[in-house]
Amino acid sequence: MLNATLPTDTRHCAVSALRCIAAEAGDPLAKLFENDGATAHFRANDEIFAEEEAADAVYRVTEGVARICKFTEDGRRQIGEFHFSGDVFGLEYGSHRSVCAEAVTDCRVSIVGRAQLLAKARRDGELANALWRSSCDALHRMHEQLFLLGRANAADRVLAFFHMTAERLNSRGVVEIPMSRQDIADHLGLNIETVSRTITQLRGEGAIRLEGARRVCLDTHDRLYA
Amino acid sequence: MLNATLPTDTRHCAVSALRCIAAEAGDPLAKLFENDGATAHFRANDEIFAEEEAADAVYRVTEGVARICKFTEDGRRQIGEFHFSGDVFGLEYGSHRSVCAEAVTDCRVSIVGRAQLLAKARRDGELANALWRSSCDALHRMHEQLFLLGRANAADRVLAFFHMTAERLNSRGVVEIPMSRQDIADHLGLNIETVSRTITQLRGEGAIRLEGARRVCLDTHDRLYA
DNA sequence: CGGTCCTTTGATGTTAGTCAAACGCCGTGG
DNA sequence: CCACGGCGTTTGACTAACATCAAAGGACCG
Repeated sequence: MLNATLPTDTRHCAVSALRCIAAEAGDPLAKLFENDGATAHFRANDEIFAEEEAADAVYRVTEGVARICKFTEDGRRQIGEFHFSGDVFGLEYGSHRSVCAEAVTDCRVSIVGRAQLLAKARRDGELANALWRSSCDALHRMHEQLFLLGRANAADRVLAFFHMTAERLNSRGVVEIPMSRQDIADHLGLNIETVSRTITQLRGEGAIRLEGARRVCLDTHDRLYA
Repeated sequence: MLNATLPTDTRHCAVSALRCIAAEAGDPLAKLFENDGATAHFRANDEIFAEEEAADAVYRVTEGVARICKFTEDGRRQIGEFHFSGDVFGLEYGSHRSVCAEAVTDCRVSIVGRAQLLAKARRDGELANALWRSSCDALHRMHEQLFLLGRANAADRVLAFFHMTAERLNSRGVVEIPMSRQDIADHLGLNIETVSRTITQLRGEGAIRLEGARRVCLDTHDRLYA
């Protein structure tokens, strides 16, 4: 669904709509992006920004999914996080990118200048607060992620990933997973074969059901996943 | 050294002194803690705050080292990050703690109320900015950490850990590691035996030298570690 | 000197990684 | 319509890395 060509009008999917309501209710970050942001489109797997390049812009996902990653010279990849509709990403304290960003699905993002954002934040306490909140949320998710990578086995990682994705997409029950097995593997610190095998195993245990490779039915309140 | 009983006067070690200079130069967070903060002491391994409890205070390490961790009910622990002199920690967006904090060494912390800090940040753009910077730094380190846990083998993790610790303690060359093997293991997603064995192996390869279990000499510019 | 705690080492087990190939879905073109 | 090729996913056989279980050093303190 998100992989399909984007609609040409400005309607949003259910999740985006929820975020927009929040924005109308006064989220200054959302407002800033909607008023001053330039819109850009990226096709699936396009690079949004690269590691080491100047970090002079900040992004907000309008539609689709983006990933933040780091590479080694031998091609290994770690996906630090995925960003969904309404998420702000690409704001760094340093002047150059320490990570790169890519489109997971076709997606649409809103872009504002970093200097502009920071200058506004310095004058506007509410905006700075929202900025800080966004980092805080990310930090919170990172702690969960660290826990997964450090202490959980493959089954727990995959199951937790499905549940977290369901939550972030506001779709409890049945989730349309927007990312490939390779993306999941690189996010969970596993390899693609292990992810696939683990999904098969979870299916055998009845923890999940599949409707095609990308559509997962979750057995809610099943087992701990954090 | 940091494990020894704390001096009773107000002198700081070299690292703290550097941080203090930064503070005098105008770090509003440091100033706030120095002016309005209440001082508290914790003995090594004391709990500073627990998971789930109300997150109504924010902390800044004055001396010593603290760790942020999460537990499973079966006792497994993941240390998300260590905090050194000058680091602010314990600021959460939600009202309750999603992690717990403990003292690694005997340490001294400065404490301010969360509500007070946030109220000030809302009025003071510079303070909000500093707050955001602190989260940003943490986020940056978390990305490195995620990469380590997801994609690096035991040797790379341990070596990277030593180098990062050296950097954060401002001691290139010889580092006094303040934490136990168990702490290192729980931070790197390894077990204690693997950490010990890996250190032995690195010593054999000449990547590090040991002067006692806690003092490590690093072969600077040796191998990639991030 | 004996105890405790932390660290190291050894032997063995388990999990996930690697290498290789087959499957399934889909779009293209004969 | 069906054969072909490409791509993402799954499965299989085997290997490597780390975990687990167990015990022996080694430093520190009473």
